[in-house]
Amino acid sequence: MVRWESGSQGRLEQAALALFGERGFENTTVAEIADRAGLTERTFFRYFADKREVLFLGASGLQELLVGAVAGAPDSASPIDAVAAALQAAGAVMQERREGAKQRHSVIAANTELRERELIKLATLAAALADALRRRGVAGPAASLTGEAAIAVFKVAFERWVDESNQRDLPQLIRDSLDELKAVTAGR
Amino acid sequence: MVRWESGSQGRLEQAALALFGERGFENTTVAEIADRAGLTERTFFRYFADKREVLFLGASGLQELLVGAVAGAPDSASPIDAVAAALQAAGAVMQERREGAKQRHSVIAANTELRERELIKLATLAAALADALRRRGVAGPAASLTGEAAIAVFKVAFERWVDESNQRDLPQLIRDSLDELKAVTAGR
DNA sequence: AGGGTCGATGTCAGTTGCTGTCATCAATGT
DNA sequence: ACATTGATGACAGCAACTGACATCGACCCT
Repeated sequence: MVRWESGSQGRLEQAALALFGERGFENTTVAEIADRAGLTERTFFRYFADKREVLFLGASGLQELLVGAVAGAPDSASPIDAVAAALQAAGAVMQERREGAKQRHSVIAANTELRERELIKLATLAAALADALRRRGVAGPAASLTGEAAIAVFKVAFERWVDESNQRDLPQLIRDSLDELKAVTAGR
Repeated sequence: MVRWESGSQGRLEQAALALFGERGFENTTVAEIADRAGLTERTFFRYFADKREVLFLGASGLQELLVGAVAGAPDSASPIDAVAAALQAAGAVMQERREGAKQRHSVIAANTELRERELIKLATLAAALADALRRRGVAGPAASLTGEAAIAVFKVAFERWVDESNQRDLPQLIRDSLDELKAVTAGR
């Protein structure tokens, strides 16, 4: 018999998600989250740097997926095609965890602090994409702009995905949004 | 004779900027800021919603400038041209307050919490630009993407402006960055 | 088997950001 | 003079977060 149940981090994540959904982020105390997980407030902060971070456990995995897809794109692919392929891969993954993604997004959308945290995660993704492009020989500014453009496309597509009672799936919405960005920057 | 010196908000802003520059954001206490301004911690929070907000006093003015420029662009201008004109106007203003802008940026760049706050301000700007475009009859998704693209261009140009010991001024860098975005999205 | 080390957790005290509430006091109007 | 108002001070309190140290089961070594 073990002294502690295993999977403390996962239990904290589940408890937080449930409580945030019930009472909202601001009306939930870290001590309450820890209680529901059978742990202590102090232990929560050993797993998560702060109260918000508990909602972003999957962020690093998503980043690796995107960066890997850019690195793995054929040498002949243009920068925009390489990130487009990466977005497709990420979109397909999220299309699976559909319910979880929407629940998480509704919690985040309801609170400004959480939106801040999401934005810096996305900015970090943009920087990681730009780095991956530079490793493919893309010049600095072009790499940065392509990374930012990719995140912009993803944001808009994701928003449409959760808003519209969707006929289209996320990868399709990503393709459509990228096409719109191309049209718009072309001056149409 | 007055009981209180006037301009409390401005004095708090100056005190905060100075202290953040000396010891950094995290090593500065709100009570210390208030002390230097000859006020109380409680009064600080009457002027600013939180400790970070003191660095973003000018944000609303910038937003009005951008939105006004989009609204004032000729009817014949395409969405991308309208936001390009707005960015030019904003860039010209910042080119004036050059020293202050760089000092402020170096404080923000040194701290993650402050970068979060900056990102949400920029996201709000993007949304405001998108709204202004919709008022010009631009379709929803195209408006959102144009707003996001504009902010991406501004971010990249601004970063170059503060990094490079600049031969080019900010409006020029904005033009260059926009051109690069157009090239990149065109698949080059 | 017994003892020692290690890693995850608990306990506790303290700092700081932030808020609610009420008191104070100068300026202003009547 | 007197009431009103608006900016500020004073104070108490909560919750997020941190540092330091204690605890205890699991595992290893002999």
